[in-house]
Amino acid sequence: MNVEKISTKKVSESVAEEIERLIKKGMFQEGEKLPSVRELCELFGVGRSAVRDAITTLGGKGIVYVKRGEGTYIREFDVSNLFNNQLLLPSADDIKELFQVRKILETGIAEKAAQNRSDQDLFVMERYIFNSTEIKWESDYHFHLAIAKSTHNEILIQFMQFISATMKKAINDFHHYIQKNPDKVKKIESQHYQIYEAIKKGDPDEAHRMMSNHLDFVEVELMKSHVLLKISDEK
Amino acid sequence: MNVEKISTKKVSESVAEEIERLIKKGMFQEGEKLPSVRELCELFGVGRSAVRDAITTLGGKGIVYVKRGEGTYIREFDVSNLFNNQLLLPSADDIKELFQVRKILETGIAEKAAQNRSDQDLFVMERYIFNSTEIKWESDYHFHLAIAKSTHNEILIQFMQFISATMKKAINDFHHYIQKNPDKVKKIESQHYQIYEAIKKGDPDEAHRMMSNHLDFVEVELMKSHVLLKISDEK
DNA sequence: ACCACAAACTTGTCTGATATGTGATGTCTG
DNA sequence: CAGACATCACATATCAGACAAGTTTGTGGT
Repeated sequence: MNVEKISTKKVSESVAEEIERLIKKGMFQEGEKLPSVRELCELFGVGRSAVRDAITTLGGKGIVYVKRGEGTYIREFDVSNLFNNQLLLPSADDIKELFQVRKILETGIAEKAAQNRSDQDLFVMERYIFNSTEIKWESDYHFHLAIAKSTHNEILIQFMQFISATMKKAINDFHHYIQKNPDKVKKIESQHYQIYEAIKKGDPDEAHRMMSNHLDFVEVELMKSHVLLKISDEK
Repeated sequence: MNVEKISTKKVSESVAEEIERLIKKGMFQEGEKLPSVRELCELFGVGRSAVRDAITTLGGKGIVYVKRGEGTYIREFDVSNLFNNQLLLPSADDIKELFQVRKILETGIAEKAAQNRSDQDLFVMERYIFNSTEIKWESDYHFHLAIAKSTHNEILIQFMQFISATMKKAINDFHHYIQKNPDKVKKIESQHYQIYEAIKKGDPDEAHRMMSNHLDFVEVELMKSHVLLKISDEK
């Protein structure tokens, strides 16, 4: 049969691809205005809806942004837009993989932090280590984020935030489990302090080692807490 | 003054946020069908265009997908959708930051690969080490990707591909520069072989060290090639 | 029981009308 | 002449109606 799949393709999709192609080819300059919707209609020979759909899709992808009453502009390269925030929960296997990535990345971050940290960076870390008023796992998150920030590498920071956000939704129960065991909380706090000390000393290798210890411990506890099992049951 | 910024907010954006909220709250099940556009119109009390715009935006973000004549479905968590492919070139500073991330990540990948590689994984690596027919930098890309694949961690693989894709567009000239210097090509090839040997031996520390050496060398050459300067001039 | 056709959904596209935000232009006033 | 202000042109945003096209479902005839 000569049933063409192409015929099922939406016009707006073709338009979106064509616009992407033109941007990639440099036909439209970065930060510059795209032709108006009606001009694009003539150019492609389609209705307004199709063009608007295409532009809306590109807007969702973060490739362009629309200013009402003004026009459509091409969004420039933006490190804060590198990662997709997915709404749904990752599976237990995904969490495991994600934690592997986190171990690799965050040990490296600790290393870099030990080299690049400023005194202000240390000050921020101290705030979240010794803070007892805030909820514990909020402090935990802020402490790890403070380390990432002292690398002064925006992409690393974004990536840490992304991983935290993705995991946070899934391992909320884990923190409750941990906080019922005061000895484990104490252990984590001491690990945090060791990491902090290594970064303060400016010793990359030790910072790496301490962070590795810490994350290994957390990983084991994470498994023990049966959180991952619960998630996979729900699926 | 009580001038409300909200008034400038687009209706379709509000609808999109509301749908996101409902998905996040679990009101709509993963993989299940959303109410039809006309139902959502009644539900939110807005026109079809607004709802359609909202759905199209969510489609662009990869949160839902639409089957014509059937309905709108919620896309499930997908590791291949974690990273945004941006069309525009990163700046010189972005490239530097990106390379830092790559060093952290890929040394960790080499470590993991040394632990988890199967014999098939080694076989694939060999193919791209000793392949002399293919274009050099294509082999280079495939070799590094093969290492990532032998971690058997899908997120790591996706991340490597993402970094490669983002950098490839910007450092195309770099490969031309390298290939005009046969001694440097030889050096890179020998570094590749050392990485391969370490992974074959199953020695994570040596794999880490060899990969680190390799990337340090590449980084220096990258700076020397003035590619980064050229990019920043263009901006 | 099975097959074919039709009906009843769905989304996709086009079109026209109206609302609203933005920028430029011209006009009026001090 | 300069600055405040009204106006106009043009952009997108939204709505509504009509029709096209795909999918599912049911129905009725064989």
